[in-house]
Amino acid sequence: MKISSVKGTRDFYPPQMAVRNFIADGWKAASRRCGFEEFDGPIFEYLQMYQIKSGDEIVEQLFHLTDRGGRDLAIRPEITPTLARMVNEQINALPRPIKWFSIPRLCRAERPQKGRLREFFQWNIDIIGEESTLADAEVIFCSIDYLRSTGLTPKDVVAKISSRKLLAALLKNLGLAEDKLSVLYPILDKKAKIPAEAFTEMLGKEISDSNVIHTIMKLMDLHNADDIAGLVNLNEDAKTALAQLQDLFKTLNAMGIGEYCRFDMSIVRGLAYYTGMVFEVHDAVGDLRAVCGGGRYDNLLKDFGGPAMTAVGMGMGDCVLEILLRERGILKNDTLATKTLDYFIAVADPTLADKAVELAAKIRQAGFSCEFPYKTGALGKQLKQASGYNARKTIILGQEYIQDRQIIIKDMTTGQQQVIAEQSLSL
RNA sequence: GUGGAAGUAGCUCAGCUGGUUAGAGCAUUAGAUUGUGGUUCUAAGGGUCGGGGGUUCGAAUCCCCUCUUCCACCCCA
Repeated sequence: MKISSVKGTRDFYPPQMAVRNFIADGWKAASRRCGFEEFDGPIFEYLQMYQIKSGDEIVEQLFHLTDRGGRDLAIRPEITPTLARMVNEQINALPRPIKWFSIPRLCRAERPQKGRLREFFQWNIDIIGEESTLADAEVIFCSIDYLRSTGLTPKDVVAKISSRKLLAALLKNLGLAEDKLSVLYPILDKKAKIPAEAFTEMLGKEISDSNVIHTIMKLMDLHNADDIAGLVNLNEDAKTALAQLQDLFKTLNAMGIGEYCRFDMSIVRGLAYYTGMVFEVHDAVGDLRAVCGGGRYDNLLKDFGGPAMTAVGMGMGDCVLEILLRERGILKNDTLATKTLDYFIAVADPTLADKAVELAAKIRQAGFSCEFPYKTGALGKQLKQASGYNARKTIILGQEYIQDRQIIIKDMTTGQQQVIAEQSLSL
């Protein structure tokens, strides 16, 4: 009986695995450049861990299971709770700030669609225990630093940055109650994602004063922080938040990524737990969903039974990123080698087949990659095989070896070849 | 969870309003090529036409169900 793959999952054949590695290697390199340490946790946790922070809705999208001891478990849909758990467990021993990254494999039982599957990889970076905006800047920088390293320019991607703290202060100044804010965030988050009428309608259900709605609409369109004062009076909280944002942009400019960054009040993030800076990186031309998103969250460790400690983090999934990299021509089909060799050994005389095996083993022992043909057919065919394997050099064993113990070394890029004594092969 | 479109060789697809043994290109393997690769030429293998049921003398083609994929919603940790 033939069994197919599960809905929303991917098989990574060597060419796809090469793409996945290309992405993950870039993530790791950027993380390390910016001083993050790698961590990982188990692929499943207690179901309860994911119920703490969120309601039943999220639990419905969990792959959950019961083990033989009757424990309710869930495959991780994100790694942040695991991070919080792990950090809490050793909070007193860990030097601060804690700068960790991870590339977890995650599962969510959602309806698969463009840029979203049921199993995927997500690069996470977090800085825990650092209050200054330098930490916010570092997280944004690292995200952009990666994207920039792939060849994406400010014309391709833009980091839209705002502040929950600023937004909260402004909304309160418009006369909205504190407990109304958490209802408004998910709605405001949709500003750019749904039609204008639908957005106004949703707002109208929560806010009766049409003047307030009008002001909020204008506010959400702001891309220049200086214009805020023209719309809403700035109270102390708003001034503080604004100053922090300006501080952040100053740092981002000093870091040389100012061109990638833009203030954008419409960035809210749907999640309740953000408390400060929020940002998303978007495809500048297309209409893909966000490439990555993140922000500052102050209460997460506490929610998981730890001390109150501020943190700032970012998550970037592999699906949307891959689509973007393909659209920009950075990733093309079959351009990534699935196999490369330092040496391939070709055998021009069948009696030397054993010698090829022996030599290959020696070359491998010296730390180089090497293969030999399992069937010693025509030399042309063996060279074809060497090409297919992306061998840098091919060693040809033939008459020269039988007569004088000499081998031919052919450079597969230039096609040039030289005859040398076997002993002088430098390994 | 809702709506729309599509599933034919490993991949991209053709196959007319139902009519012999379902095709092409690419890929794979073999040969041209028993001492020189990435090009070329020749040949071969590879299909229960996504699966199940129905209509019919006859179904890849028409109808129903189901699975999967893509797109738009919902949601987004």
